[in-house]
Amino acid sequence: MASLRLDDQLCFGLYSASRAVTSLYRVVLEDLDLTYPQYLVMLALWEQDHRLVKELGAELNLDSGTLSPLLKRLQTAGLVVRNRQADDERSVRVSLSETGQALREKAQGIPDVIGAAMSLDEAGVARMRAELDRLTESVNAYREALAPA
Amino acid sequence: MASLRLDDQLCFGLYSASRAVTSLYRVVLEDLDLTYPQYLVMLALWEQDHRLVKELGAELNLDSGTLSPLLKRLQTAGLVVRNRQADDERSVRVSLSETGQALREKAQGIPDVIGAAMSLDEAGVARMRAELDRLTESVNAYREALAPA
DNA sequence: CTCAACTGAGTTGTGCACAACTAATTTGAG
DNA sequence: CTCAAATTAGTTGTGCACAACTCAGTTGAG
Repeated sequence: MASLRLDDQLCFGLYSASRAVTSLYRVVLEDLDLTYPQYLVMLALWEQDHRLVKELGAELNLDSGTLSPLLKRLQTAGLVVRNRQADDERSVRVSLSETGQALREKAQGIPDVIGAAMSLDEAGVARMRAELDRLTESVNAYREALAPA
Repeated sequence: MASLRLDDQLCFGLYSASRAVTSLYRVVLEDLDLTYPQYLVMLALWEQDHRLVKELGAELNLDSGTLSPLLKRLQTAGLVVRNRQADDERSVRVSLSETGQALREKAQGIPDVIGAAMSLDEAGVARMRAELDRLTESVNAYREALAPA
């Protein structure tokens, strides 16, 4: 029987670590005028441009309730444009503007800054990443079983 | 030079894992009518009752901007009461109501459910918790250096 | 003793995260 | 061919998380 002590709980460690990292990103991203979730969307688009909202949602595990207003803000900031698909009027394709593409240069150094802050070597990052991915999958499977979508 | 690829980044793994766990808590806490941050406050109070808002904030790393409305909701739900300190009128002490104390019984099983969902043994939990704590400390120290509070 | 600086809680405003919903469009079973 | 079901974005409402602020109360340098 696990205890109810805050210190014992992995979830609180996860919650704290996630907030700490986000708060570091806040400082680092100030220069680019991006929030962390906005940065994630830009990363996805820098990797592959011209994506459907649905595809971005699948990659980042975010629904339209989160993405729609976020993308609207990115468009207002002049970083992306949105176009309804001609062949399927339900879909919206998100593309980088020139400003959005150019911003990639300013972002080049960010991963190294974050890496340095974590003081983990490449192997440590890979191992932790693998453990977190396993954890995420396991927890999501359990939740699906408890409360089917 | 680290890449800008989303898949490579530990931070995204952390972000995903944290959201997965929170979403499991959402299901598990439905019964208690608590959100995850509210549950954290209740955990802190079950461990030690009659705490100042300032103390809760220090333990959970939350400021009054987050805690004040959260505590107001817990009070509205009848789980806690708030009293200005007589000896220092700036401070507010948060105490469990009888309902709030009783709720602890309903929460007893939660850590085991979460533990099961993570499919980690006790040693695995302890190790990961230690790594996350180290990561949090390292990242926070780095951020402090970049942007002094 | 005084008052400027500090402290603790609360408020306001912004942006996620997510549930629940709407609206428009597409698809496919019959 | 038709229309009910499914799909895709978007909207609305709630609750964090946090910056920036207010305000009352306390403290301590001079």
